Amino acid sequence: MAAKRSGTRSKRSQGISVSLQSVQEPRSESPLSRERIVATAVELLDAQGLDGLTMRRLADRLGSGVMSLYWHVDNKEDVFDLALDSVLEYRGPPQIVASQDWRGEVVHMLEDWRASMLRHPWSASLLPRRALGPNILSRLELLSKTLSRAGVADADLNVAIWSLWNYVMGATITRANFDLSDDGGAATQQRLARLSERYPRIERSRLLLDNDWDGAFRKGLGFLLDGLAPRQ
Amino acid sequence: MAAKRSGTRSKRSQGISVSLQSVQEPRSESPLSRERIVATAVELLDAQGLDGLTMRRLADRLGSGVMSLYWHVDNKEDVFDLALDSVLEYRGPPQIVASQDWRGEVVHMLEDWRASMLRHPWSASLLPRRALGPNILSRLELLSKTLSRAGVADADLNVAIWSLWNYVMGATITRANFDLSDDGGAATQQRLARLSERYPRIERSRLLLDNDWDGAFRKGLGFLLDGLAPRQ
DNA sequence: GAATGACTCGTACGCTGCACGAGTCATTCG
DNA sequence: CGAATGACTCGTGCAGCGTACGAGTCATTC
Repeated sequence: MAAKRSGTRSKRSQGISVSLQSVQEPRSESPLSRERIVATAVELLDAQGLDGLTMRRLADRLGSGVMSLYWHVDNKEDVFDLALDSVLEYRGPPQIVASQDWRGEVVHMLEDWRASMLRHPWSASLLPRRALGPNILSRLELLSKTLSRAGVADADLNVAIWSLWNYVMGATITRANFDLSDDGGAATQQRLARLSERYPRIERSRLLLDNDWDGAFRKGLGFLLDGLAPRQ
Repeated sequence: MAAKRSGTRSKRSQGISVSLQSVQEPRSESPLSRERIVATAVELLDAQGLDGLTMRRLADRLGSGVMSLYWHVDNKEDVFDLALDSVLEYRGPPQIVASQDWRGEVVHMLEDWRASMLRHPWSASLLPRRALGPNILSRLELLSKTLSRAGVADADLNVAIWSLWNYVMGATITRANFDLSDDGGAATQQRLARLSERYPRIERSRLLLDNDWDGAFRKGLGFLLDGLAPRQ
């Protein structure tokens, strides 16, 4: 039988490709590439959600055959991983933030993180079940550095990072899914009305109706930071 | 054409069924019922995970035909909703906890919540994207009551509840998925080794290796509660 | 001019959720 | 008593999915 290429990683060469990219670029469309596939996957995910991404649709958008994708990519999971990572880059805090203001830096980074995920709501559901990509790890590294500078004890550092991770993930996943499952409000309102009898406090406090998500995120984050590094 | 039953809710009668359940119960097996379907779905989900639940497998386990399920249940989503809710019941704090100890009550309830979800790891991924069932709402209602009693200001109550929700959801989802994606450790170890150069602090603090999850959950929860209702 | 490697793609397989319509059987009604 | 009704079961069939496999194309290198 013919020699079959195999191996658990992608087949495409990772080495230096010095080919001078001959002139006829727009043959029918630009050629397939891992980058183009990932970018299109993100488009598709944004437009259609997690279930909306199928290899067939992806190939259609790229103007290629379905199986061509598998040259550049191991499998569908790989596409998810790459799309997720491509969306989580962090460019660092703005200059405006004073470098002594650790609290401002943490808040900025976590709000940016949350915002990135909400811009691509599928990413929030994806992150916990996929391996940690380089961009998330960079964020955690930075977080660790900043908290340490803020005076969090070494023994508490892991717990502090996990707590913030948990808070951000929970908040973002919840928010993203409220958006998704919102059918326009009519059915939701009706459901809530029936709740008021059984769950008076939830109803009274309008827990499920108050939708200042950004404010609540920031305020709750403030409470958590208070607990982690009490203001003296 | 024949009159076709329809409607967005399930077809099976919800009303009082006074039929005396004639004696021949063990015909071949017990008859199909919504309860039996849900219980078996939970079994299947526990054993095979989210992707492991298919209507065909479910029907097989129940000794029935696939389409018979659809008499009792609207569609597959419905099965997920019912299974999720059936798993999240809360029986209240033990008597041991003094009734003045609001902190103990909150911690108990949230730890129980997390434990329930970890006993059925698929539930954690499911909860944020499904509608809120009665059992979760009960928990929130109770939480609201307890926090209020603890002295959390009315204006902060919503934020407090959401913060705790976020923390629990994030912690549980993360934990559940670490379990799932753990391939035995070999590959993970290798991956981590390569990280130590690029992310020295993460490596040094053994952030990804320390696996005292329960302790970290409790300790981080303590920090958050400190922020929400400072001990005087 | 043959060989190689990068890349594309059509076909096919086994799996999925579920629409539809044809059944079975106990209970109720005229 | 016979017919009708409603509760329930189930087989067939369809469209869509991920992807294995093998056959192709084409530029570059020996």
